[in-house]
Amino acid sequence: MTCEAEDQVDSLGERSVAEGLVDPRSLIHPVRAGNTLEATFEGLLRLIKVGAVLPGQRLPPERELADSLQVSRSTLRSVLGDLQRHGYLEVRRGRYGGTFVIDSAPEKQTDVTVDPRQLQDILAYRTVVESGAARLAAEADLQAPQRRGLRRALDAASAAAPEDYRHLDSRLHIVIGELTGSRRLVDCVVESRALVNDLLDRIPLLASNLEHSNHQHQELVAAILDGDPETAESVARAHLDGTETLLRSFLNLSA
Amino acid sequence: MTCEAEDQVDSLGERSVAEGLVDPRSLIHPVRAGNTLEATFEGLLRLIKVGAVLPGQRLPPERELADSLQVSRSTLRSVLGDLQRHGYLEVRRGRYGGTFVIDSAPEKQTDVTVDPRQLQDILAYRTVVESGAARLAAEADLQAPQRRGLRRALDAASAAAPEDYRHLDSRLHIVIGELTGSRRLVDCVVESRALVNDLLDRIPLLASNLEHSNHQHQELVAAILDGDPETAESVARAHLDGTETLLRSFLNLSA
DNA sequence: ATCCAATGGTATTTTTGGAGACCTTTGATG
DNA sequence: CATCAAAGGTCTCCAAAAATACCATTGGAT
Repeated sequence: MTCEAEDQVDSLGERSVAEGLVDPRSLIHPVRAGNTLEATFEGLLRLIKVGAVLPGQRLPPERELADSLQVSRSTLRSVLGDLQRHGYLEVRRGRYGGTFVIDSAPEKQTDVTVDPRQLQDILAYRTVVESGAARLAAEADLQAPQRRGLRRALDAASAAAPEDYRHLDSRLHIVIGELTGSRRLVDCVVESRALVNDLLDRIPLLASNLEHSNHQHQELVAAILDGDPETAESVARAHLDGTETLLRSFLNLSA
Repeated sequence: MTCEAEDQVDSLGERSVAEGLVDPRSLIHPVRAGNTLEATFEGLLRLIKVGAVLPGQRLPPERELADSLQVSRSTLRSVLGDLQRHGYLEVRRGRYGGTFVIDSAPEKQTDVTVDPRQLQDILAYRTVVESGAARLAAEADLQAPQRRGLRRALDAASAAAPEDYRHLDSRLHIVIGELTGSRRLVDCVVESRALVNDLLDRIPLLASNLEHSNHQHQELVAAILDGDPETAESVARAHLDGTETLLRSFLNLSA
């Protein structure tokens, strides 16, 4: 207990970059989240939560899905079983059978307790990812099919019944992400939406917010179609700030 | 071959959300990249490439590292062996031994061929993540230690010898990411830097760019310390555009 | 010179996951 | 009403990864 051994100077002795030398530990984190079973479960659940597969819709056949997820069919089946037991999926055998997403979401979390750090993590992530995506989408020069897709997603969200709103809202934002041409960014949007939807499930859905939200969607899509990045970004930011304030107030936390 | 079976109407028959029904296949992708060995290899290599562990610095002891990465020690050791064989690491036994990052980076890719879609993916991702992080960092109200850390990172990058530049540049941007308080965002910055550094390794390093880059860093950090999000974001964007143009011209691609 | 604690090295067992073959159910079609 | 193709269900075998215990090396401290 004599030697403190804190400042492990790089003992190779050569080209020493003396300052900084921050402990790398803070940047080291798990390469894989949980085991394959868990990761697959989360992955599929995320797709459902985000509306990538809507209630009533069928998932691809097991073999194909296993292949897409790069997971063995055994593993996938075990996960599908779990999701079924949790009430997310319904499975029907025979030709024209398959795995279907169930209509009613089984869960409504009522934990209004959220770790403030985690809340900050999620909200910061989302702001960056989604407002950035909106801007880039407006910078891209869009072809006719993309423009159509965007308009359709907007119309779907506008026309949505309250119980479908969250899914179709998420889909709209995912479509916007796709316009950037960055697969990575799309994944971020999906992840961000899944996280935020989880939080939103814990607070009431207000009709007035919904209306306001729809209005902002109109503006956002217009800015993207007009190729106006500045407006797109600022509208997106305003849109996100709305939810952020809402979440922070209901989950009673400050900055 | 009579039934086309394309529009798989949601056969549950209830609450049918008729329109959209986009095939979820485009959003389904592997839950895990490769096997554990590969993922661990990539993860550690990323930390090295990005300067999270600088040449000469020691990695945490195997047991601790395995624990942090959530990987068994056997797997980790196999990966460390590979990295050693590839010339990234040096291992010394005994007390005060450990695993050290080797001084000279072993590789310089000379493939100037990059898939344009991939280039677009990476650059879009990076622009969003890093300019967004810069903005949020400027919005945050920073405490003294954070301000000091930021200044130190800036000074380190400014003073860096050309061969250390890439690492210290990356570290600066990672520190900026950390100011946002979003772990997820930090991870994105790390990933983005690792990807871009790979690309930069394929093109020459110009002294004039380096100088210009340093000047932009000064402005960026000043904006963040001043709490000026707009400036921070636009300086960051300009900074990134510089590299983007450079990369596109050397890797001779449009879009 | 000896000790000893921190670190890497090795070997063994158990658990998890992947590959592939084969069985069962179902309903549209002829 | 028989057929058959497309889907889920089961089983078996093997490889990958995790867990655990124990061995070997090293250099500073006494």
